[in-house]
Amino acid sequence: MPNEKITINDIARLSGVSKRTVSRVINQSPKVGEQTKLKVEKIIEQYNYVPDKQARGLASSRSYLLGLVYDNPDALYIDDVQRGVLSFCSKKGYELVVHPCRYKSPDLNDNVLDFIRRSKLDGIILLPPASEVDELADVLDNKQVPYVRLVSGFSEKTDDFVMSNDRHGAADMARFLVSLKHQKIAMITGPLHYRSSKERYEGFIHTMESMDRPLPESYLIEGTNLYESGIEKGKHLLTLEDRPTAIFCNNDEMASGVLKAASDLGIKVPEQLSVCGFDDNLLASRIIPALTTIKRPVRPMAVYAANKLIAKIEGNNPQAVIQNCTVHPELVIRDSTGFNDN
Amino acid sequence: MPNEKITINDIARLSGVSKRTVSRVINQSPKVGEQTKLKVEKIIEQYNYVPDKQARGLASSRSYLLGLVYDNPDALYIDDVQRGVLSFCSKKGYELVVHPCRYKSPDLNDNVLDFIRRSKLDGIILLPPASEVDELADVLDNKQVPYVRLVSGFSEKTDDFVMSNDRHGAADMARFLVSLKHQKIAMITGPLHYRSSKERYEGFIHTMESMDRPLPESYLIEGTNLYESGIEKGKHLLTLEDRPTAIFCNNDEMASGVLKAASDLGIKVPEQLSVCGFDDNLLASRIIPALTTIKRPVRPMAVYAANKLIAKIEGNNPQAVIQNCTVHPELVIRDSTGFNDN
DNA sequence: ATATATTATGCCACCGGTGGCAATGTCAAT
DNA sequence: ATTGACATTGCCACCGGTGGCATAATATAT
Repeated sequence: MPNEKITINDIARLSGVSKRTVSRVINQSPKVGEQTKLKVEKIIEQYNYVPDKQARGLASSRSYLLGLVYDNPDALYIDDVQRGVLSFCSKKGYELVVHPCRYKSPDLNDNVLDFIRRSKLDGIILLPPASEVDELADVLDNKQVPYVRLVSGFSEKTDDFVMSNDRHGAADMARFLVSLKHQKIAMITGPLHYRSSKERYEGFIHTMESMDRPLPESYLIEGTNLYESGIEKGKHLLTLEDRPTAIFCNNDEMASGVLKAASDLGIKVPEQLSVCGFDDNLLASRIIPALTTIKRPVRPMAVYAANKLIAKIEGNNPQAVIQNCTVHPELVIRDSTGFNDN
Repeated sequence: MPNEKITINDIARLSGVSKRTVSRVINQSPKVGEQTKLKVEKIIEQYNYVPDKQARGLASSRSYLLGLVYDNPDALYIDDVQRGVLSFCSKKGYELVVHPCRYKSPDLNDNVLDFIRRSKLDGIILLPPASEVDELADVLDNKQVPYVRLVSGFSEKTDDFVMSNDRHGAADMARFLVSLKHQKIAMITGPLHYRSSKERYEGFIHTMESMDRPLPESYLIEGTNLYESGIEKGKHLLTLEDRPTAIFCNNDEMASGVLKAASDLGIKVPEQLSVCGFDDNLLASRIIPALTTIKRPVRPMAVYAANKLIAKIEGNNPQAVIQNCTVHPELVIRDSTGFNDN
């Protein structure tokens, strides 16, 4: 299996055509005779030829590199994202370059632009919360950089987004807790300037309201999405005179914190308290009691994102770009929630 | 701040020298007059010029891309690795391309080689367990691909490895458990064909032996490193007639499983049973009771790896390459271990 | 048969750098 | 003044592809 440095020139010579024609075959240009095409493809196959990305990039100002921009408070899912994205894009001949960042940094925009410029990325995928920064998206639009944003909630501009309907998920959780006969239900939200937090919050309280169970103000607290915040806010809620029997947290991290707070206070879960989260990250299934939560289908979102981004980059197949990519989180019932028998 | 498509030609023209000289300045060639160098650097700075990676790569067969090859049963730490690697390599003008793989796959070697070839990577970083496959390393040697392996244990070939002295860590744990007066100590090892598992296993039992506390055979079990295995082996150990009062697990995943098993059996941790793990991944601090474990300094290892790899690639500064990169895991005491007062 | 599209292919410059070598300049030694 | 050694700099080909246009081959119309 010879594979040392075969170039387009070799293929051209071996198949008796010009390199330009080989180039056309590689790029699936329609203007190549069927015969020629087959002949060249055979030689390419036979010599296991792979066109040089750098040369291709230099000539066509494409790099065949995609960027993944993330600032993940929740490190648990980026592996999932990476695998999902790669499962699609490596088939298409793209590689994935990662770029952790600090989304709160004032020079986020420049930082990301510089990243793109340095490697001449063909496009990027933005993960939350960086994906929620509209200003960054504007800058990218302005520079004509193709991108896809993974976000919670809904947007009209469906061709820039892969969306997760967190509102539905939170609504499901509300109904579930009510079905368990809980009367005193609290929620610890995430920072409400995050889109995902807002969606979950609204989905939850609106559904509660629609069931005539509005949350009292004292049962509604804004947390930071971090474990420590879960402990703190959990402790607060659980030491109220009239403490809730169920607490819904904006994510699994905080739910773990609440579990910790309950444990410290000697409150038994799920007997005396139901706790639930959102995301279904690894933690949720490992912690004791295992968390009832809402599973965000990360892998499918990542695949969609890759699909969409490449479609945008390659500009053909407008159908693929337009299609609405929305995934639906679903309730996962484990051991941290139970029937309220007060 | 002009930044559109400035090329080496522009810089050459603007600074009144030939592009070859600019190229020399970029590459820090010593054969440039001090004056010229300063002049050119000033212009480069002023126009915010960044050389084109693809063109550079095409001409010099370098890509300025590093690969990260991993097959992570423990997804929790790859974010740490990525950040660590990038913190060093982006300063040096390299980007990081990720490549999850299945290390057990029969075509691992070809898969990785193909990855390298497709993107003309300058070098790769191998994470365990893929890093433990000597055959893969041989293939890479053979193809002259620079690489660095993150492994547990010690190797003479220090210039290919960044090492974690897991043996020491396990020994520390053995001493710690004995200091808590435990008499009946068990261990659930990882698959012993993994280097890391073997190191931890040996470090632990040798230390126990050296304290005249050899582990009875029934207290020594090989697990798979997975959560489920922790549950299964934990259940087994805890239902022995003479059950252990402390269980050391090869990793935090399995320790979580043991915690689960104990919980299911109504055994209180740490009152009736001490459980400890290895790694100190996110799980360890979140689970209740929080796990006593051995912290593997992932971030520093990743930085070392990037450092070493780039030194190898650039071939200069042989000092940097030779230096021995060994990190030392350390004991983190949390709530899952306690004094044995039988 | 001839003019006219239409399709298929080839030629050559060019993308933005680097390698090798020649050319130029400087300075000490003869 | 001449020569040689060494430090600087420039010239040009080349890396492996693609773009644009010219050309050749084939099909269609007149």
